[in-house]
Amino acid sequence: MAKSVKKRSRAAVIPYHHGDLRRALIDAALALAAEGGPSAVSVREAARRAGVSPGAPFRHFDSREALMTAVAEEAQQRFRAEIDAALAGTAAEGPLRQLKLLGMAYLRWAMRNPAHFEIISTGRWFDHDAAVAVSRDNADAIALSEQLLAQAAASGQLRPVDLKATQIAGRALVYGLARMNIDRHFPRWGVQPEQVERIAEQALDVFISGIAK
Amino acid sequence: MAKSVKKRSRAAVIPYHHGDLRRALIDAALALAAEGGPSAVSVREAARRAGVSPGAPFRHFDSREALMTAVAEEAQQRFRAEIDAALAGTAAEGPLRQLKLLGMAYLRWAMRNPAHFEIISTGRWFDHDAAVAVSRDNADAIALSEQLLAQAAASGQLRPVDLKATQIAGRALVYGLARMNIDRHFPRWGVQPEQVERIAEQALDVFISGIAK
DNA sequence: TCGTGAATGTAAGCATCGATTACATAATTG
DNA sequence: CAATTATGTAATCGATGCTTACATTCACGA
Repeated sequence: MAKSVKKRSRAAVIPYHHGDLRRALIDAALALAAEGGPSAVSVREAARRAGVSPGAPFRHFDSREALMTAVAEEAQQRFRAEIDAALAGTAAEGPLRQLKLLGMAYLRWAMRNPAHFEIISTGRWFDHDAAVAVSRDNADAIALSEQLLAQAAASGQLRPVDLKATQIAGRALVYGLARMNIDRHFPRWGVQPEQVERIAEQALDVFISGIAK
Repeated sequence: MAKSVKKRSRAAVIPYHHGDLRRALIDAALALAAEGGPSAVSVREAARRAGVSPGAPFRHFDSREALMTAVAEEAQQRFRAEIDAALAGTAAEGPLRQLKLLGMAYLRWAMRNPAHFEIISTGRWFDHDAAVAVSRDNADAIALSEQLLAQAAASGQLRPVDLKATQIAGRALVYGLARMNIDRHFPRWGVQPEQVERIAEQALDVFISGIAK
């Protein structure tokens, strides 16, 4: 019983079975994406990093896209956790302040995890229909922003604006900033990396003060 | 003299030399991108469409990236032409109106040529340093928006805003809308294709009226 | 006019990648 | 302990980017 365990734990004996190859492949893919962008993720390289043959991953993922789908779900979970944490217990601060906190948490994560954000936000890298959690979390975030905007309007904190158009504009602003970061618009435009988050915050302030009464 | 010409024009005689393979490859690549996105562009398929061997393109482009760079320059030229046309002779309409016209022309082209817009806007698909025209046109557009914003401020049409932050917010808004279209956020969110441009215009209006006095 | 060098194409082949198939080994379970 | 299932390897396929060696055509000057 303990014998077989001892045998494998002995020095550099590589067990035929990996243990948790699925998890290792997702982690390797996340690392590859972080290093060279989503396109740098290859099944073979992930297998290489997990110390396994090129065909092994296909026992756990039917295709490269299936691996990316799992990666997207993992990334989306981390993304959502950060946003939830930022908004926890802030209800008393008012909807406009919460809207800004939501935007800042969103941007903060997107700026610091550009490749992972790109994977979940584009849908080009994974099967959107298969990754139900991604869609759900996204819908939740959108619904939350709608709610906060409606609250702000109901409590008379907004100038007379079209709520729907305003919500889309806000989403587009935040998404645009995240995308500009991914697409290297900021360095090309002379913005230092450490300034990016601050500049994004200022842009968000411009928008919010533009709709606030 | 005319003999050789006649010989080749006769029926289905394929000349050894293409005539303008470079041009044909760029056109094929543009078509491939439009059909399946930038990642659908392959050197071999472009060669296939031009009726030429897989190695031939490398006489004109050192790499796939070099082909994409030429594609980007072509696309950027079309993009800029559309914007210039939209702004021609509109100086009398005032800076804020021109700002909106600029944004709408930008969005219009981006929405109708998503793949080509993605190529020029991301820099992941081509060598940004080699495509000087792309950088220059982009810088011009940015400079123009700065100018218009400064004019609006100087003539007292703006609320008291941070001009730099406002300009970045405006860019991010427009870029975000274009990107949401590319990344299929709109259909996923139940927005009909024919409504996209109208919704984008409304979002732009929200922003501009938010900064206007 | 011609012939020679440059330009431009073909053919064949390399490495990498995603993916499949047949087979081998370990883990689990009755 | 035996048999079934899960999970790995090995070998292979077709597509791709890219290179090299060779073939053909074009353009220009003697």
